[in-house]
Amino acid sequence: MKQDIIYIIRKALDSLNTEWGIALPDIEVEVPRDETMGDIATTVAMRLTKLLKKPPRKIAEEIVAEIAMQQPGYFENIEIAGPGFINFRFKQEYILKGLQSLLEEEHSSLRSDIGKGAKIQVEFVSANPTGPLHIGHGRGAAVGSALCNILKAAGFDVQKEFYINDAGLQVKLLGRSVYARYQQLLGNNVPFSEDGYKGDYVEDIAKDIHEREGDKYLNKTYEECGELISDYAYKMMLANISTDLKDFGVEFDRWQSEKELHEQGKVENAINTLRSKDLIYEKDGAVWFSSTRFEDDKDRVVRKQDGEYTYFASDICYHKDKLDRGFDTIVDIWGADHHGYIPRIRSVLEAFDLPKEKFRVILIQMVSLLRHGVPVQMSKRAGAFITLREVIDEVGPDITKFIFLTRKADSQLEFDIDVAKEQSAENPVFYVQYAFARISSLFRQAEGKGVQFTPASVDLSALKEDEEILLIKKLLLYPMVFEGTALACEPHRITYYLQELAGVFHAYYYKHRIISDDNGLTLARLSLCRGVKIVLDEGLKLLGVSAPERM
RNA sequence: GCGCCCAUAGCUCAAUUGGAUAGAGUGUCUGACUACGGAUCAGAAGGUUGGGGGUUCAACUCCUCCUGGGCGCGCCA
Repeated sequence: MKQDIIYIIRKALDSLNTEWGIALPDIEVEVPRDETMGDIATTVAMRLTKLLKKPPRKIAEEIVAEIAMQQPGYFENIEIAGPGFINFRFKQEYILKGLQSLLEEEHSSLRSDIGKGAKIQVEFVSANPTGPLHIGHGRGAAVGSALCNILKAAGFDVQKEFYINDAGLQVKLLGRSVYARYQQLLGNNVPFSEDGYKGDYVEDIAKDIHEREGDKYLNKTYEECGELISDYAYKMMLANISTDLKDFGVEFDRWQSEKELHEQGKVENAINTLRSKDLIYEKDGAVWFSSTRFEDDKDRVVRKQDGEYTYFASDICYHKDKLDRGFDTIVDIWGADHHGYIPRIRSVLEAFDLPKEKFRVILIQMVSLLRHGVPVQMSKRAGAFITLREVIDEVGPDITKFIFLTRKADSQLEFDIDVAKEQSAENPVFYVQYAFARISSLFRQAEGKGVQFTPASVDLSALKEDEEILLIKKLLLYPMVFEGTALACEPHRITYYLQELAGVFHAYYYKHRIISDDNGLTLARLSLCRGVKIVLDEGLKLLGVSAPERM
């Protein structure tokens, strides 16, 4: 639909431009806010005012006259409105043709090839393996996973990756905490460090170790067995994280260990590469990266006085590694509290010659959790937090994901567990799923009555009601919404669209009877329902939410 | 102190990346099938988009200042 319009306008402009002789701007089309204005509109006349030094309405007139001359035959009418909008209204045949091709090509007509097979890597969640995932990670997982589905459907070659921070102090701290609990378990009162992890899960790990290995570490100091315990503990946490994600419906293509990067000498290697570009220097006994040569406000230490690499050094290496693996676009999804980190990573990627626009950070804002309308205080260290696991078990993955995806990633979100749990109209998920289930039920009903339905061969011209035309137009809008979603990396747009589509469908269903004695009409209406079902299915799949035949 | 993000209907959030009369859900009020799933539908009320100034054909959107909130600012990760 969009392509047709742009093509027609382009043709008209090209023809007019033999007279104008200017550099034509991009043609932008949009759906008017108010349905009575038309089906699709362009603002191109207004964009030309400056270049042509003519009033926009006058330019619009010229364009419309030119289009009329070319007689594309798609339009019921074309109008100039407001300051210079050109509004197009489609003929019914054109709209029915759109529905027809949706029914014939089904899901493939809803995908796109704007990605052209470009290799894109999306890194998300990447939680420290020092504790279970909390609800904030869940939001990142939902957004990241949906985004990847969307990018795939848009023709990108996508890889989903989880980066494991298994090299640093935090893992040691986890080990120390588990060690202390293990000793306490066996009656040996080892003091628990102030900054240790205090959650119950730490005790669980200690118990688990005791079950498997017995009293083996009882008389050992932390120095003697700390590494073994740390190792065991974080691996257990990692398995736990992986299971939680799987049960949430999120899977990764690849898990990258930070420790491994060190062991393979890649960290040192990456720093050396920077050094060869003259971006590394020594000062005060430490080694620095000149990130201020790019857009950072201070240079950053990559190797400390004590000779250890910093976390940032691993991250330099990790991002270089991504590039070495041949990705031409890199998307990092981080918690919003890491936003201060953007300039330095941007600097790193620029240092490795990645063009600015090929690196993208999506920040996931905080989730404030409510129970009975009261905020729940979260603190990972203190062990007081609601885990993703609890939410999955209590609320369910579909609802949780959908709620996470009804907000822009970058804005804070309130998540009330009790409201989410209610299987009521409060829950927009059900509204969409219900539309799907309702249509499924219609087909069961029709089958029961012996209706023979083969979607591709139905005469659609019986679809004449206002609600029917409106519904088809909504369906045909999907590709535009989808493309915008992929380009902006904003999954929530799909969520909104699905709610609107479900709304238009429910209204239609309520007003008109689908299955009747008129066989031709029944078939046409079932075809329309089939179209709605396909689009709902596609959209829900992208979000990672199930589309149930019955509820 | 410096930097980044947010402020939209009573509440939770959108607004096609600068477009037309700022929209949904929820809550409040009023209504709707002896038919295909009432987890539904129709309608009403609800706004100086935190405030001032600026940029232009056009500003919720961009610039600037102010107010109020969140988060960063380590040779931690």
